[in-house]
Amino acid sequence: MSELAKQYNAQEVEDRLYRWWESSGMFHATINPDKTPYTIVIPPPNITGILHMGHILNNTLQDVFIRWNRMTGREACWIPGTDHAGIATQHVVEKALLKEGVKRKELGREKFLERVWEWRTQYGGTINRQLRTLGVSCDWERERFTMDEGLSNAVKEVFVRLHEKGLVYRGKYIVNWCPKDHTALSDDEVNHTDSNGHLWHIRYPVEGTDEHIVVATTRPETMLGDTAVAVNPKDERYTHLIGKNVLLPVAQRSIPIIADDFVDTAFGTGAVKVTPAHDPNDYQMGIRHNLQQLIVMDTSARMNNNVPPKYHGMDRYECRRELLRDLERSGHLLKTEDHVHAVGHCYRCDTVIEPYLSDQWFVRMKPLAEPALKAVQDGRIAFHPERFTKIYEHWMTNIRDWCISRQLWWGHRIPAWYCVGAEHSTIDCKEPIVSRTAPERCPHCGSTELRQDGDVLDTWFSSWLWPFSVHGWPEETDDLKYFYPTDTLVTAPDIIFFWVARMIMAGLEFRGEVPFRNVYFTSLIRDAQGRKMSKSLGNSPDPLDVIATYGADALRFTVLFIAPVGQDVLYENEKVEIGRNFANKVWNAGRFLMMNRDQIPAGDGLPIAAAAPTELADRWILSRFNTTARDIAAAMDQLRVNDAVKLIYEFLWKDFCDWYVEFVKQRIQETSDDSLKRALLNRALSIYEETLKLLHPFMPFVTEEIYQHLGDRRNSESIMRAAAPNADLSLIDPVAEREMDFLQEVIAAVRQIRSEMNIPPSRGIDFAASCNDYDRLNLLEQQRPSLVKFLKLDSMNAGMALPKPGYSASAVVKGQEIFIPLKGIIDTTVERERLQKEIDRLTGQLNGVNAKLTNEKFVGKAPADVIEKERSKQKNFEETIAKLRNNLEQLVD
RNA sequence: GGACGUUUAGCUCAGUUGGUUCAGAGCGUUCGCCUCACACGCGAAAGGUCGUAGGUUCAAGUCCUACAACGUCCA
Repeated sequence: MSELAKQYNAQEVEDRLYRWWESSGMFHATINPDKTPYTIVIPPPNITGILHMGHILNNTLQDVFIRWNRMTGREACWIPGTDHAGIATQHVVEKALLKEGVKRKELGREKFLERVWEWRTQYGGTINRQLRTLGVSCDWERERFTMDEGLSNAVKEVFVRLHEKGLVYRGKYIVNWCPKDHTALSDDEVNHTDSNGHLWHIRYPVEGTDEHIVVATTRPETMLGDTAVAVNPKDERYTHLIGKNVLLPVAQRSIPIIADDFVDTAFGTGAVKVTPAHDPNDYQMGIRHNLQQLIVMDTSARMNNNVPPKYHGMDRYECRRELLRDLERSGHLLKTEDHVHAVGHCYRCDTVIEPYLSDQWFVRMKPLAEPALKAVQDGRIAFHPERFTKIYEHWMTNIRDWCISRQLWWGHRIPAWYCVGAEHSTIDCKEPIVSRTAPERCPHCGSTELRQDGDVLDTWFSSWLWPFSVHGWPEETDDLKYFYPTDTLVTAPDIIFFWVARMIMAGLEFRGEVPFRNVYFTSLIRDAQGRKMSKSLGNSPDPLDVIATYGADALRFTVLFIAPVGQDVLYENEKVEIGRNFANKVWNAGRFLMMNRDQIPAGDGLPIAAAAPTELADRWILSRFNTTARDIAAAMDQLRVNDAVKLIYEFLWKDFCDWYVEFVKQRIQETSDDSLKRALLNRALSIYEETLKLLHPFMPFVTEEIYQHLGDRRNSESIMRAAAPNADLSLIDPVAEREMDFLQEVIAAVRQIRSEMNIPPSRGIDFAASCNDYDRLNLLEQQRPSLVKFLKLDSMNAGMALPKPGYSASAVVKGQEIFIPLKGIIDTTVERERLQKEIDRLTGQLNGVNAKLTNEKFVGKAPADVIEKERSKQKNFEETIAKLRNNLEQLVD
């Protein structure tokens, strides 16, 4: 074994190990009928993305699940990939081209798409390269991209099938339109934020009368597209006006006053303007009353030719200002109120969304949602934390149709064609021709003049197929049969509707099976002040920097350690010290044990575990280890990763290092028998090695590095392919744990005395124990060498009912009195305070117990075992207090 | 406006089916230690009427109701 550094150096280790793992195929899964598969599909990051802290948490969790299941005997397959991210990618490439002075439209569709593909080849793998530094064990040989040929086929197939079932349709509807990106968005892609606006009251003169009707609006510019004014039929203020017309100011058009239940009499004036082409509610009203749909803006939200010439070409806000001025001048603007209202913004560019009437493709969601809702309600899919089930249910029961067409170039082209053969066209020729392959002629008129729909599909229309499209669906591939459905989906809760819900629908619709069994919703990472991380705030640390500073293991471990289930994480770089320090602790424990083992001259060692250990420390650590192994397995079973991490941390640091290694130290110093030493160290090392296996999914690098040093791994065995320890429940030993508890308490009591009496650690002390229990006495005698070492004792005297030595500090542990004679050192004031404090504490406890036991209702109603416990507590408290009092009284200055 | 979540030590959080010496951990703070694995360490200590007000119960951090503050989603 080569000399190990005093401090663990992640930088020196991580890249090297990752290259070894990847190049030796350690991440690759193969179809193995003897094993149960365990599959995760990665939430494919955007090709435009770079790694941020959210990815770190998300992918660490996935890697933990994958590594854990790989080590517990499953054929674990984690499929990585990327998402083509329609709008984002198109933007990025457009921007890059503009720097060269090239405009997208001038370049043309085909040339532009070539450039996007080039860009993708060059930059699209950034995140996946960065992810490797985190140590993720993705099966890179199975990497996919949502625009790959296979995945494109899946998209086409789905579109055609849904169209055949009548679930995909095309029509002119009001959609959310982004005037900057020039595309429609789905309802989920709109963020509503409250903003301070105004409510303008505008007077519309009623024709043929002297009356006016006043409407209130937050978007006055749309009045140029008004085709009615509506009031509630029950509203007596306006009944006499229903059926009359008003003269729309400025536009000078005559429009009717209609009655509709939808109008809220309490809002504004109780009369509303109706703009069917620019508002979703007005659109519905327009359908009910057969109103004209007058579009007054173009796709950039500039006013078009349907408005008076003065406003042609004006931006919507410029028009608003100008219009309000004109209305004011003409006396039609009655008043202006401050008004807070929710305004929709584009989720990509934050531009204010304009409701816009246009031809789009939609998916009818209700029939898909019903089985998907059921799958979660009946438990075939479990959400973690469970409360997301409610959010899901609410959305699924109020689901609306999904607008899937996007006016972009980059994406899956809609597989629909239109007949443009003018002379042959029939009525049916107006219907789009939906087809897996380009049709040669119009099925109605036979024309060969066909034009493909210019739009592409929403990126999520490919993402929702991801769990099976990655395996080559619609082909019935072997991978598909073996690895589908997947097991656990790890994702952020903000895409529960975008992605999770839709994947469930697609899985059930196209595979007849749920796409995954568990959904783990991750926490949101915030900064130390609880703010969201964002580029503009500059509070988003670069994970690559963090990894370079602290190591990937440290970051992984820390993020898991501080991420409670279902709650936000407050992150700051300094916290990564938790993980770094722990990695170093692990490293040094191994370093110490190996250094000692290697100092022993070679020889025939005793077999490590030839016989069941009889020493307390050994029985105890095996008990603790197997308890920990059991509890970690249970935690992982329930996806409670945070619990698992804390269990391993606690075991390794406290039980193993603080206590067990200290016992080992004492024991190897005690003996000069090399073979005994070797046996001791080998046992310690074998427990240590098993512990490394438990830790490996969380800290893959440091565990692998030590694992390689631990033994002769000449077959290039990796810890990541080792079997996770199976808890041996027969080694869980409550007697050993109770005995060790007692010893630890004795040691703690003496250490406390040392500390409070300011006795330097280097100074030896005497120790006396006056027992009232032979077992405890025997235990102390048995452990005499350990006590001497742990407490730096000059002498130790233990016996039944010993008299208290003079000038002693004292303590009572489990009824046994402990004395530390401190003639000339003892500060009786400090000791008095110490004893009094303990007496007060116990008296408080005793009072509580007494109150219970003298309460007839408690004694009458509580279960017998609870009462029995209280009685024995009472007895113990009383006895201990008596001893403490006695010691206090005997204390002489 | 509706739904959900959170509220426990200075900070960040555990605390499962009500009852174990139950009021805990990590960080921070204070004190003592460079003890022959680790100062990224070791030992010790201080610090909380468990958001507020009621209720159920022999017994409430834990269950119920109302309220408050903060947060998230939906409208």
